[in-house]
Amino acid sequence: MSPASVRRTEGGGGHDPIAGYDPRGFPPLAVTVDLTVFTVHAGLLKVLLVRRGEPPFQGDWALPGGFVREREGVEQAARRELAEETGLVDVPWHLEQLATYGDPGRDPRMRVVSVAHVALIPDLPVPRAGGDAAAARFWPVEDLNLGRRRSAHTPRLAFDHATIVADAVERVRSKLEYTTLAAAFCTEPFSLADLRRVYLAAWGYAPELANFRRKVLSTDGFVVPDQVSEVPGGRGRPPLLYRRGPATTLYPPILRETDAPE
Amino acid sequence: MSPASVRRTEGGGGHDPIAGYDPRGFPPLAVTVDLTVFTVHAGLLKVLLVRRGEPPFQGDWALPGGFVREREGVEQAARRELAEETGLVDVPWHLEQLATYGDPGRDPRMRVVSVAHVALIPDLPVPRAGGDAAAARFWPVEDLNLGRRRSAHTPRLAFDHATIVADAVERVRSKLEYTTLAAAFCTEPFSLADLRRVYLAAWGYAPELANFRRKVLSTDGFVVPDQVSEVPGGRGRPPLLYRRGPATTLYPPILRETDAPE
DNA sequence: ACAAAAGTGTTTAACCTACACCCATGC
DNA sequence: GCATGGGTGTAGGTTAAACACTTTTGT
Repeated sequence: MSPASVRRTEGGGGHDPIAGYDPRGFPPLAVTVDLTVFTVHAGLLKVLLVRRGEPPFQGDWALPGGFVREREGVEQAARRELAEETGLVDVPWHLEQLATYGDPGRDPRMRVVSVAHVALIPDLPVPRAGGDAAAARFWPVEDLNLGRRRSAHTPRLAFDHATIVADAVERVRSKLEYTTLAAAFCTEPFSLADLRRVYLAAWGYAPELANFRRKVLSTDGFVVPDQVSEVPGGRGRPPLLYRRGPATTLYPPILRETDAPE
Repeated sequence: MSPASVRRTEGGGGHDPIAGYDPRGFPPLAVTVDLTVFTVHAGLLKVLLVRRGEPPFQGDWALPGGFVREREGVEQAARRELAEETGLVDVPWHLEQLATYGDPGRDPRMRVVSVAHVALIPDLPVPRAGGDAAAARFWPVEDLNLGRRRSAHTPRLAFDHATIVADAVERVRSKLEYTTLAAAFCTEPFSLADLRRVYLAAWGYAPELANFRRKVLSTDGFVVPDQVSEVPGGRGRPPLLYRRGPATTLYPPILRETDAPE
């Protein structure tokens, strides 16, 4: 292909620094945000999926998401969708961009470029998930058989959402290694054992206990001690409680074992 | 705002799992790829910029990039643009997605969502940069005064490209820490001193020599020894030469000093 | 001989691993 | 008492940081 030729043709250009362009004549194209909302519940890492009511992929499970509106930024759209889908407002969730998926044909209806995000929320009672509780649920990641063959009870994922979820899961697992993001899964206040159980859920095994505590407590700003307004509920020794600290990175990281479990 | 309402209105939906949609009636919107092409030349980390010939931002410097075509994936578009802009074909460059920038108003002409990429190329004589050699050049990153106030001779960057370049520079600097990507900047074969000079250029200082060598040589697959077809050119001891190995990650990383220079 | 560039050795301190042990509570 | 869940101490091995030193070439 003749390089730099197409960009120079009339009607081309655009963001291109050389030519101007004509807003008409663009093929219909949509930009959406997709959300991979993770939580840890009952000892399992789970992701929010919505059951599709119409074709294509009717009956399959998909990531929540929606269009980026005309006068709205991409990040803004993701925050709005997250609030809409979970019903949670003013909740301390973590949100970050994952990657953009734009292969032609990923949506059979039209060209859709989707900016996928990762959100982490604590294990709260979610008031409403997607407006239609029956059609939305948190699926344990291990039940999705990502990367393995689908079996009888594995939900089918719409579009390229299996790829997106797989990328998102890997992002979450690796971010637990070198950031303090595990605390984003905990409802405050939390014990160090709670925090450690996040790693157990996400990785399939937990870091060695004594070393884990030392690591967390010696990392300035990972957690901060909470008032020990202790309700002695359990039947073991009552734990010390903490809240999320201002730190974000963790160095040296808490490394996973190389042969990643699950 | 009534949650989950807009997505359900007729004509809405789309990627939305609930409603179908009508391809007409989408506001004109373009998806582009922007490229931050880095190289190390004369001991400096440099990024490829193109001088704009027309408004908006006429005369300012911008990242090379262009439209994603109708039947083309985002990654594919980035590869095509990279080949077009640099004139390099079948060159072992590294290309990865950086992030997507989609704030409304980032391009005054229309809504443009841009998927930014980072490319790393060795210090090769670039046959043609953007087709118009006069309008394209590699700028030393330190001359862009990113994050600092512009001074007299600082080039002005178009659109939000200062943000994108800053993010890209940070990505490159941090990836040198925990990946073997430094080798992507070297022309093969290269010496360990060459490789170390990449760190010097990118970080403003170089890792301690002895530890650096041990690190690189003890990391399986970072570099592989090359035939010592040695042309004794220099005036010191001739170096052993290497080529890029198959490894991609580096653990433990070669950490930067926290008070990042420049 | 000397400078320049490349490459090596050695000591020290940090810190992660592993594993054994102690504390507080409910039954 | 004892089971259960929390929390602590300590010995040992690995390895990265720092710095001094040796080798090979050109002039």
